[in-house]
Amino acid sequence: MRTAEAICTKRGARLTDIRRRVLTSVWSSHAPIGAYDILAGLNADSGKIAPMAVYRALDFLMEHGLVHRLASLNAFIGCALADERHTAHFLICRACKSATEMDGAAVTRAVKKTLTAHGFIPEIEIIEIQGLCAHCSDQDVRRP
Amino acid sequence: MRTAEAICTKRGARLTDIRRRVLTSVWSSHAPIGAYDILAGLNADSGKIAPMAVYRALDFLMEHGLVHRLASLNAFIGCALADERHTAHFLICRACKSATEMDGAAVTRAVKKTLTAHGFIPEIEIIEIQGLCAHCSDQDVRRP
DNA sequence: GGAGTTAATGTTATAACGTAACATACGTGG
DNA sequence: CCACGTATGTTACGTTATAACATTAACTCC
Ligand SMILES: [Zn+2]
Ligand SMILES: [Zn+2]
Ligand SMILES: [Zn+2]
Ligand SMILES: [Zn+2]
Repeated sequence: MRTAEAICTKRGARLTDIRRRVLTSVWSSHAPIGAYDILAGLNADSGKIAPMAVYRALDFLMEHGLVHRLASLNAFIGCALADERHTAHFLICRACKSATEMDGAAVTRAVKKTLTAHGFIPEIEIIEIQGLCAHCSDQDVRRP
Repeated sequence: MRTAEAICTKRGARLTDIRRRVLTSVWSSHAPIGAYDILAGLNADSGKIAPMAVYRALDFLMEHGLVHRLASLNAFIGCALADERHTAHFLICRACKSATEMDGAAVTRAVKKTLTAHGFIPEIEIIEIQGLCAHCSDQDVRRP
């Protein structure tokens, strides 16, 4: 959170009230959280924020790498490595709903290699592996 | 298309009329196509098919590997390698909207390696690389 | 400080994507 | 024919996301 402020001031970006509240909401959820759940959280206390406001805040936060979007879940999650430029790769546990950002260097290298074979110029890498995390696979968790 | 029939009969699955029409619709689009666009296509000629019918057909086709879903686009695309068991990795061009299924063996290997470090048991791999295809990157296509 | 400018938010409405629940039809084998 | 499992029809709703335009807040330059 302090990190977020630091990043924003460093870049001359404004971490306004609503953006801060959305970011807090994202971090306060242990699992990835949907935009409308964020919205509900914000409106629980006070008033009547519209979906647009949340989506705009999320766009801002994503631009600055403070939040990632999980395409396969339509959900958002905070990024702990926000000041480094990096592509996010996620391990998503279907049992405990956790989403862990993994070190994607090796994978990115493999992807790059395959891409050059195709002459493809990458801009956005969406890599989301769903399965069972180490903790849950020790439990009695069967396939759905 | 003949392949699809072959696969289905081999497995005792019924490639019914609506499923066949959805599959045809998917293949007749050069780019990934949304469920509601499929629906519109089907209803253009004749009648009044409901969204449910399309989604059910798509579920069937995905179960049998005839179609893949692109999570980042909320869209569907036909699979040319339907009878082999494989995880699909896609290269999605933002200019021409093409989505090419790439050989994911090397990438899968890299992913597996990283996963074991985390003790994570994978079940579904979603890998979608967005960027510019070889053809479009030769053109005058700038960043959006 | 006030006019001009840009950035951010408010507001309303609607588009786009997806599913629950229950009724009906259809095929297949006894 | 009849019972069973599978597929489809139908209605209604839930969820996710954006368009378009009005308003307010901040910043800048003189
Ligand atoms: Zn990150
Ligand atoms: Zn878990
Ligand atoms: Zn495929
Ligand atoms: Zn292209």
